[in-house]
Amino acid sequence: MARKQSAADAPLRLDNQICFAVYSAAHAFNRVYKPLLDRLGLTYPQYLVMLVLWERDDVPVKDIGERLFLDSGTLTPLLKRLEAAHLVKRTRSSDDERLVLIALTPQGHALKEKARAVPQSILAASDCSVSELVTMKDEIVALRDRLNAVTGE
Amino acid sequence: MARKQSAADAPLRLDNQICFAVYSAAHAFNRVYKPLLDRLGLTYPQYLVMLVLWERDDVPVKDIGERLFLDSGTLTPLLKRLEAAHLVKRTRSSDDERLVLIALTPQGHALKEKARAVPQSILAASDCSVSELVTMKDEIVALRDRLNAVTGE
DNA sequence: TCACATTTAATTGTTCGCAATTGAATACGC
DNA sequence: GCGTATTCAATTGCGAACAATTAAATGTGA
Repeated sequence: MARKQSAADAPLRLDNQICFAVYSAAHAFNRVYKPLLDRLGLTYPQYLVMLVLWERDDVPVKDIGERLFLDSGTLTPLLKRLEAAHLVKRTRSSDDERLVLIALTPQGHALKEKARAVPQSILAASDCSVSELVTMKDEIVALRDRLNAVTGE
Repeated sequence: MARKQSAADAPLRLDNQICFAVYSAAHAFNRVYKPLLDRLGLTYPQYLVMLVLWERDDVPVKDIGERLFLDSGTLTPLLKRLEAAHLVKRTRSSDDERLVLIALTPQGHALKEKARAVPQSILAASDCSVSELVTMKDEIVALRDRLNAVTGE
């Protein structure tokens, strides 16, 4: 019984787990982003929120949450920190008082220009062609969506 | 100038970011794992630590950290919780008193049998062939390692 | 040998991430 | 129109994740 590791254990080996690959890759990205985002005064999740708002602002918290798969327990304090940093303004909708609309401040809009340098630095760190990255991204998104389908979106 | 979105903004669009694909996939995995791991009384990072220990225990905290890319700030409290759950024992090495060796308790060893059901449930949720998953995993690991090389391992 | 650097865990403080609950506003069903 | 259900954000509590610091043990060089 040659046991490089018992064959029955293969499914439990760390190096065979795609989830660990994804989990550790996410952390690796975070570490690359950290120094770049420090210059913008943002954390990575805050950067994601800003990406959403740079596409379209004056949107309810819920919309941001659906886009990023985050809930109000995460977003409420994060958005308060962005407000404290004068990057966004939070106002109750007059149409529907349940909604809190998130709008960019002038500083929030302006930060977009400084942020343009970030994606190219990440691309360089990836040490990979754009087309390869696009292919991988699409595969990962497809996997993510299949996983989300199981847990009920 | 048809602007589906200004072309200059493409690098900043959320849907073009591979890092967000990875980030959101990691969360999606977490949500699938949650109910499975609840039955084992583990969180996902705790499960990763147990995977490492099921391969080989009686190892220092540092070894676990290198395997999972986590530091003592994360692992120390996590391991204390595993100890409180009677799954591991933490003892100072007599050879080198700086080291804290992590060993499985009998309950910790026994939990491995209950854990064998987990990977197949994940595979089912992935709705994907094993070979496709292996290919994706290898690509993601390669990307992760290139990113880690940039930040100095 | 003895000063000094390195290694290792632990600690502290800040920020996510999420489950569960709360409370207010709105929608709906009859 | 009125009671009930639903929607939405905020809150609370717990467990990561990591930077920065601390403290103890070990290794190294002169």
